[in-house]
Amino acid sequence: MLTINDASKRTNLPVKTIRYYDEVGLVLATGRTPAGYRLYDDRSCQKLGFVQRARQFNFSIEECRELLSLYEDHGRPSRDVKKITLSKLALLQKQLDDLTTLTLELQTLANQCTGDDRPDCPILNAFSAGPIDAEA
Amino acid sequence: MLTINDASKRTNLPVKTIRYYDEVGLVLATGRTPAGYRLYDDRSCQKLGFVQRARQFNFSIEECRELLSLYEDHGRPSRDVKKITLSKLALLQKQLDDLTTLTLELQTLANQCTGDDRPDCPILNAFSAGPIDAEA
DNA sequence: ATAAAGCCTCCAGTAACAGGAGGGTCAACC
DNA sequence: GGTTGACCCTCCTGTTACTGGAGGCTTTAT
Repeated sequence: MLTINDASKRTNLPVKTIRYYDEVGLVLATGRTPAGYRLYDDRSCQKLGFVQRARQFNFSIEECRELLSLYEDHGRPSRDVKKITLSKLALLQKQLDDLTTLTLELQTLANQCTGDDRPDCPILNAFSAGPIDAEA
Repeated sequence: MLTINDASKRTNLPVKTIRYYDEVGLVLATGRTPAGYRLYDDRSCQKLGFVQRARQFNFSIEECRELLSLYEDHGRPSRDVKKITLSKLALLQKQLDDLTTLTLELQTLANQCTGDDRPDCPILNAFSAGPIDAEA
């Protein structure tokens, strides 16, 4: 059995985060010492690692909870997991598109800006005027 | 002079948001009626629009505050604005890279997943095992 | 014996609002 | 003149996923 600190080292998750996951019931501590210290076993650490990677994939805590239950129940069809993943993927794609547009527009503005001592600035002008035409 | 509702309609910002901007001192109401109703003039609406567009570019409230002060001070060199914009651009670029990687990895996993009744699922396997090799 | 490190719980704060309660105000209509 | 409905106000809470800190045990090492 590992202390929370050991579990932290093994998973590279901050102690605070592990405690938080316990608190919200996402990954419960395996047990407690008589003094009340949290204890974690291999299985718990595995789950912590699972959550960590899912979080890196932008899955929310609630989505992690769902995935974890699928993960734990080995009888569940992979269809369920794929469905969640695909809907998540669609969201990511949207974010990606938005961010790309944003970056392009801002880049266009930065290029147009002389960046010298003069007060005139296309960036501020664009902000005060309206949507940007990235063709220039 | 416009009521907050009129300003909302003109800028397409929610009333709640305009009130919030007033509260945090980002865009103050021009004045108040004897009854305490917020009033906005053209200039305020212009600033609201400015903030709205800057926010669409992922500038935080504090960054908006900074941009707004540059915007208001017509003597400030465009160098300042460009500097802020370029650093923002670098952040966006990083976000974009991360998101792209994320999407590719998840897409790879979804493709590998049969999505049928069998419990075996490459997505869950990947989550529980570690980083994904997108070559497969 | 004591000091350092580690653990606990509880509280506050983060970003940028959204939702709602409770209550005042204003214009129109009968 | 009263009433309805739309609009306005402030204040409080909740959101997400933690992070930081206070105050106070427990364990380990010297």
